[in-house]
This record gives sequence, structure tokens and C-alpha cells, in this order.
Amino acid sequence: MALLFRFSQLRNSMLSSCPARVLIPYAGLSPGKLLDPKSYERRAQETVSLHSASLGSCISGIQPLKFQQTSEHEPSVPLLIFDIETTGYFQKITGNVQKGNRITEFAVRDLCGGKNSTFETLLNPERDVPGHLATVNNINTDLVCRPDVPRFSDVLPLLLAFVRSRQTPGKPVIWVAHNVKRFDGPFLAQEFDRCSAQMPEDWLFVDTLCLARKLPADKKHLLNLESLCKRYEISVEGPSHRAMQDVMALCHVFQKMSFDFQLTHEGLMNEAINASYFSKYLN
DNA sequence: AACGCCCGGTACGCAGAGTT
DNA sequence: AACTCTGCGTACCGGGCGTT
Repeated sequence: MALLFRFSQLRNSMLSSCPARVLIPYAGLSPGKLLDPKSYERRAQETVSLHSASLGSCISGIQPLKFQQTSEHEPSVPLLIFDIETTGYFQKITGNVQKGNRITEFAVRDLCGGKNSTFETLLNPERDVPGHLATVNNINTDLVCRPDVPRFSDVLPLLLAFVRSRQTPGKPVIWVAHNVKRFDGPFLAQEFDRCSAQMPEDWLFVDTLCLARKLPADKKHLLNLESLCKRYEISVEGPSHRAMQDVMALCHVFQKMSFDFQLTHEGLMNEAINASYFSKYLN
């Protein structure tokens, strides 16, 4: 019998986040080599405290998020729910790779939970944030275009270290996001490309938008994340369109969808695309 | 054999929808 | 607002079947 995803009480706080000092040893970097750790860590902690204050009670009316390893003898593949905020829509860049829209915030959460199961950071896009977007997510030029806000290239070693810290050797990693095929994925691939790096081949991506399209007709009308939260009766309060908040909402949506589709690890792997899918969005 | 009808598969274009 | 995937409707084609 196929193993079903099961969700159990999170062992640790939903908001436990992974500070830079934890990841730097994984990344094999000295703090000075990466960025000013104090300024970064202070910002990271500020971000956590911000979420602790504003998001701690933002999701209510549902059971606590649950997830269990499928077998103690066979470590499960980590499911990393992530979301990004950007300076605009994805545009394929031709010629000058410094042009185009950039990521301004990145948040990820390992659905398995545990210590240091989340990672989030603001990112310096090295370009202005269009004014109309500040009304969407409250991320403006003054907030992110500062020397103490790390660029994606600064954070990349930490991100890779975070993934390594969650990954079972020899097992792939499954990233889950809403519209990852057309938005988050291409952006991520483009940022890797800017860093002259390649996304690891054992990174797989599952698009919850594609899953939502397969929902029964009565649940199919609107498929954006907000509508899915309403349909699954997931109450999300506070400011929307912030990366970690959307991650938390998507965690719960994904949980519900997993039950709806009776998703198995095998089924999820079949739904997944690998990093090479996004190469068509690069030069 | 000729004709008409139905069904399934394929191809195409358009509108809607998704992300910030 | 930019971009493009997806679903839907439509048209077309070929095969099967029944009727004349």
C-alpha cells in the first residue's frame, strides 16, 4: 500500500527560523567572507521577531500543521515550501543580465518541521522597487536597497547550506510553491544564473497551481493562493503578500490538497519537474 | 457501393488566470 | 503592468457503423 503523507503535530515552534550563524558552518564560509554577519543576523532576527509578532496568530481555524516521516527506516524526502517577493513579473533577460526584475524577499519552510525548519531573508535587488509594488507587499526601495541587506549572491551559500541541513544524502529535495513553473522557479533559476551557479539536479519542484487545476469542479473556480485558502477555510490575517506569510498559508493549503489527492511520495515525484525545466527561461 | 451520422483524436486560436 | 501556460471551444479528419 502506498504511503500517504501524514501530518502530525509539529515538534517545534512553527516560527523557529534558521539564523545565519547556524548555516555558516554548513556553508563552509567564514562570516567575514560572506557578509557582515552581525548586520545580517540582526536583520534575520528582526525578521523572525516581526513574524513572531505579526504572524504568530495569523493562521487560525485549522488544525496545527502536521507531518510525519513515512518510515523511521526510510528517511522521507524533505518538502520545502517556499515563496518569493520580487520587483515585478518575470521577464526573460536578453543581453545585460543586470537588467530585469529581481527577488526582494525569500522564505522557505521545511514541512517536516523540527529545529531551524524555516529560513527567510530580505534581499537587495540592486535596483529600485516600483512604487505600485510597495502597496502590494510593503517592500520598497528604502527597505531593501541598503548595504546591510544581503544580495542573492550573499545568501546563496546560506540557502544551499540550509537545504543541505535538511537533506538526506542521496535523496532529492522537493520544493513546493504556487505557480513555481512560471514565477518562483524561473526567478530562482535566473538568480542562480546571475551567480554563475546551477541549481542542483536533485532539486525537484512541485507547482500547487497545477495541482489546484485538478481539483473537482466545485473547488475550481479561482486558483490563486488567497482563493485556495478560502476554499479550504484557512484563515489568514494580517498583511498579505509577504513571503513567509504566503509560505505558511501554502503549507496549510498543501496539507489539504495532499489529503484531497491522497498524494503519495511517488505521486508527488511524478508531479515534480526538475531544475533543468527552467533553463528555457535563461539566456 | 454510396451516403450520412456519430465518435474519438488532433490541431489551432482565444480568453482567462497566475505571479509581484 | 508582462508573460505564457492552461482550459475551452471550434474545426477538421478518419474510422466504424447503419441505412438505403
